[in-house]
Order: sequence, then structure tokens, then C-alpha cells
Amino acid sequence: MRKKAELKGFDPGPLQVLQERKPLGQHVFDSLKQAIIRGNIAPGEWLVESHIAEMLGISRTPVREAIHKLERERLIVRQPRGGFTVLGLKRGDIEETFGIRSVLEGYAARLATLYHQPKELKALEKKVEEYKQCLAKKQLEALPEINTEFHELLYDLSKSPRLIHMINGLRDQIFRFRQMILKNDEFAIISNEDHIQMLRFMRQRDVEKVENLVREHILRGRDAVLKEFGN
Amino acid sequence: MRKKAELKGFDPGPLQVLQERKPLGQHVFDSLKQAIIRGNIAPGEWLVESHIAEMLGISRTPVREAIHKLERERLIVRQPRGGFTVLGLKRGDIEETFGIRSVLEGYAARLATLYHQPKELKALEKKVEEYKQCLAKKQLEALPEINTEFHELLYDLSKSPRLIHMINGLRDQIFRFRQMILKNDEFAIISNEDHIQMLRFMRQRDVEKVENLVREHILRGRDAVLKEFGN
DNA sequence: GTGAATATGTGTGTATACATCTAAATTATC
DNA sequence: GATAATTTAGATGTATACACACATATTCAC
Repeated sequence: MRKKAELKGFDPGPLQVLQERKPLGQHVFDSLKQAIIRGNIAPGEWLVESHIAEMLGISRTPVREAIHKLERERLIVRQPRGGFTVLGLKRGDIEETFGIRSVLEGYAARLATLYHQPKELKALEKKVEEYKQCLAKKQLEALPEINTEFHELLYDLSKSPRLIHMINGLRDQIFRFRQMILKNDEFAIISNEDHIQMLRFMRQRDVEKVENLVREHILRGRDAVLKEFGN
Repeated sequence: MRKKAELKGFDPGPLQVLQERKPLGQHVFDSLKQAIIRGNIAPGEWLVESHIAEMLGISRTPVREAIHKLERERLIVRQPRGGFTVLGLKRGDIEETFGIRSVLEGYAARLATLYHQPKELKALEKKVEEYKQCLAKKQLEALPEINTEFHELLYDLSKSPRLIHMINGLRDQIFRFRQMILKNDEFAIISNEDHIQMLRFMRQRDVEKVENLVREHILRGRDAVLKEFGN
């Protein structure tokens, strides 16, 4: 009666997967998180413990656990009079998040430039090539994933797990807008050229240039999203 | 028998404070967090739900909630065979955390430089003056707090709540080592000179110089800690 | 005595019952 | 009929009971 929005878009998926021996709370957390960042649960919608528990056929206890973790992850927000809703992102929030991403990812690239072994760049070069192939074959829908994989491989070379974790957290926040980037050829081309240039600077161990390039690269992504974004 | 360490250092404080109408779980979270970052619960020590619940005279439920939040805050770690222990920080962890802080705080200072109103620098100038007074009076024990306040005021001007939140989280992680910084005159003097210089650059709206200075400033703090730090 | 099988104790995971708070719905009063 | 008081329903907060897993201790067989 009070908190409408019955999570129509939330498909918990086969709960049988709990064969994996992971706690129920973890499973609930993962399902809800995916549903939120994929946009299946709309911003502003209420997360009601008992409803989710009922949908999944479990008790409220693991659901509570999952919800509190989502709060800490800043994907949902506690409402003043109790309960949680999915966080809605305004234009300013997106700008803010991309800004932070730009410095963190720039720094990760800096560390990668410092610490990588030359042969470790092989995997990155492969991604650049894959990306080029897809571009040539006009398979634009495959690009976002390859792009993400390139960046993940790159940041892994930073050997800084905390940093990687923070970057992933921020990326998840704006995952809902991933389609907006790389959806048109021109931006996709520039993006891969950036990647090629990053590798060049990394081989030269030029940390300053790499860091600056990555910062600009991310901010270009921000601008691409903001252009599509209305309000 | 199994998980020793009976939290001797953990004084939950008067639970009567729950007059404040905040949920028990929140109170437990705050108490435990303070105890951990103050070092009252030693690294490696086990956090056992039932023990904490008993100490506080409450049920396990709110304690569970608090513990799971502490996990997300990366102050405790889940052990492979269940249960949680307080995170211990090795030299590499401290380096990593300070490194991330340096870029985030540098960026916060950059934003502050861009967005501040001239009169908003007044409060910062006051802190610089306070700091100088304490130095003159050899009240070194008061310096860390004033230093923290200066940085908090500065980052507030960035008007970026997410960024501030992340910086605070990182700061909490290494709060245990705060005494190591600013404990000797020479470093304390340099520190305040850095602050004065920051204000100068901010008035000139020179974002690059501010960002670089803050990054160096934080890394100087890192080096001061690492110098004292054994392994 | 040594090793395998079994018991025990301690801890977390989950379900459930109850308390409490809040907002909407209903009734009472003017 | 409008507004205040009361009731009711729905949601979260908290306590408790039980199930299960794991490590250690114990017992039994040989």
C-alpha cells in the first residue's frame, strides 16, 4: 500500500545456482546489484525486504544483509523515514563520478606504466586488434565489452588491488550508461586510437603522458554520455 | 577455544547513548569502527558475533549488520573458514593507500581551486594561524587535529560529496598511524608551509600547481609514516 | 601407542516471531 | 463536508531458536 513498485523488472534468476556454496546473502546481493546496474530495477523504486524475500522464497535475513551491502556500495539510498530506494543519477552525479574515475584510472595507468613487464603488454595489444576487427566488421555492439576488457587488463598491471576495487565500484555506478559511449563510429575510432597511444607511452615508460592521456580519455567518455543525457 | 582474543581493548562505551534514536546496528558499527581505527582492537583479532553481542547486552542481529558493514569498509576481512578478523596493514598496504589518497586529495584540491569563493578561504587561513600558534607554544599533540581540520575544510570546497566520502574512508584506514606524522617539529613546520602555499596557489586559481602540491604533500606524509614503520 | 572414527563445542547461516514505527484509511466530531 | 482523532496495515528493527559446518578433542580398534 505504501511502497509501490513491485520490482517487475527484477528476475532473480535460477536460485538453484546456490549449489555454489556461497551464502544466500551473497547471492541476493549479486542478483540485486546486477538488476540495479542493468537498469532492471528503476531508479527511485523501493526495495522491500519482505517482497524480495518472498520472490526468492527465502527469509528476510539474507535479504537484509544484501540490502545493507548495497547501501554501502551506494547503489541504493536509505530514505529518511525508513526503507531504501534505488539511487537515481542526475547529470551532476555522472559528472562527479566520471571526474573521480578519471583521476583514479589515470593513476592506475601511471602505476601500470611504472611496474609492467614488457611482455605483459601483449594481452593489451590483442584487445586493440580485436577492437579494430570488430570496427571493420561494423560489430559495434561488441565494442563496449572489449573496451572494458582493455581497461581491466591495463589496471591489473598497476598491481594495486584497492585501486582496482575502487575503480570497479565507480564503473558499476554508471554502468547503466555504458551503451551511450562507443555507440557511434567516430567516438569508437578515437577510443581505440587512444588505446594505441597509451601503449606507445607505456613502452616509453612516460608516466606523465600516460596519466594525462587516460584522464582525458575518461573525460571524453564522460562528454559522450553527457551529450546523450537530457536534463 | 578456537577464536581467541577476547576484545580486551574494546570498550563499547555507554550504550545508554542509544537515546539518540539511532538503530542499534549503527551504534555497534560506530563503536567497533572507532575501536578498530584507534587500535583498541588489534589487527588479526577475531570479531565474534556472539561475544560482541554479549558484551553489549544485545542480540546477534544488529552485531551481524555492523560486522558486514565493516567488511565493506575494508576494516575487517572475511576469513576463508568463516568469521572476520581486524585487517592488519603491511608496509605495502600503507604505500598503496597513501598513493590513492594523494591523487584523490590532489583532485579534491583542484576542484576546490576551481569552485571556491574567495571569502571561503577565511576558515582555512584561520587554521593555518591556529597551527602556527600551537607550533610556537610547542603543543605538538594538538597539531594532527588542526591539520585534519584544514584538509577537511579544503576538500569541502570541492563540493563533491562522493569524493569527500572516499577520502575519509581511506583516511580512516590509516588513522592508526596518524601519530607518526607531525610528531616532530621539522615535519610539522614544512606541513604548515605547504598549507600556506596551497592557499596562495588557490587564490591564483592555479589548479595544476595546487593539485601537484597536494599530491606531494600527501606523499611526504606517507614517507614520514614509512620512516617510522618497521617491516 | 598410533591412526581412524566419532563426539563435542563453538561459530556462522537462516528462519521466524515479535516489537515498534509510520503512513494511510477510517471514523468521530464539529 | 472538513478536520482531528483513532484505527489499521505494512514495513523495518530486534531477539531468539535451530540448522549446519568445521576444528579440536576423545574414544575405539588394532
